[in-house]
Amino acid sequence: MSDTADTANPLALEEQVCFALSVAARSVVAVYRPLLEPMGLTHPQYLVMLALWQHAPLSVRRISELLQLDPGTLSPLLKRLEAVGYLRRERDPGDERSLAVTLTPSGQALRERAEAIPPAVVERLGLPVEDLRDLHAALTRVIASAR
Amino acid sequence: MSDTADTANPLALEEQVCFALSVAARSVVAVYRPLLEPMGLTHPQYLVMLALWQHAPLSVRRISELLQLDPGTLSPLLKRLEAVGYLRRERDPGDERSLAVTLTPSGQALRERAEAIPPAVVERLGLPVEDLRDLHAALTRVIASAR
DNA sequence: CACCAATAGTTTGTGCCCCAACTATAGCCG
DNA sequence: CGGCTATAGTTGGGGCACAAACTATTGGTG
Repeated sequence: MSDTADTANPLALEEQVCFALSVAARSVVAVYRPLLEPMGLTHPQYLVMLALWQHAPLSVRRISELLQLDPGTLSPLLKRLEAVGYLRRERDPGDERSLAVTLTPSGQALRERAEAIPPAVVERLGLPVEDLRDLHAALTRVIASAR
Repeated sequence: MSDTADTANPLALEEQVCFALSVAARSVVAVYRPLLEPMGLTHPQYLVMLALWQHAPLSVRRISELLQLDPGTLSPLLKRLEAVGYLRRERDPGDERSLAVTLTPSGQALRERAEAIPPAVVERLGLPVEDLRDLHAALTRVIASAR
């Protein structure tokens, strides 16, 4: 069985958009990793913090919609963020089924340090900002098409 | 604490390329899921099979380079693919440290069914093929920049 | 009021992902 | 030859992702 690489091969690894998407996502998250690590955050946790800095208080349901993540994924993740003291999880008095996730002062304060992250990532990637904007628009179209 | 959404907010969720990248990757993998499930494959397993259909035999090291995945991730994944009978893992006689991963007849045969996958995904996404090609090119640039 | 369906979170199981520590083989070099 | 270092793969730990089963509250509707 010799190497069957072929420019017209529809199963060629190099041509798979989904492969490129997966690798790109993991690669870019890897760029964030050393920047987030000193703040004690993983990338998914950072996304939750972004959502909270923008919209707190939020229910698990609402975070799940904003980040398009399963509540079953968020539940333990939020507990870890509570354990390190960045947020609080309390039942909503108006609806005891729902959780009101709010920021602690410590979580609130973290926002200032986080402001250094996006420019550091852009700088580290070294890509023209307008390329990134185009990419963002293309990804948004893909996300809309995939649902 | 009111909603602080702001079009000039550099920490706004909507503006994060990395967020879009993560969501897009998960969304597109979700499109593959029902197509791969009847073949008994997850998306990462499918990528390994693509690599093997194209280049078998391969060492773990080589698969790791092709897919940009950690050997520690691949090791159990390959064992699962061996368990379902799609591949074999044997030590390379020429270098006993190395593993020669080869396809079984069953794994080889799976390729034909897999040929239906890419067109089905493209059809399901409903995006112009040239948009996908542009996206692929943009992602390739991002991957190169991130390393 | 009592039941019943819907909704919000949690838990469990399987698999992926990275990292760090470990084992084993290989290759080099005195 | 004997030991050193490099390389290939495995293992274990922490965390993410999704699906399915489960608990608890809520809001009808008879």
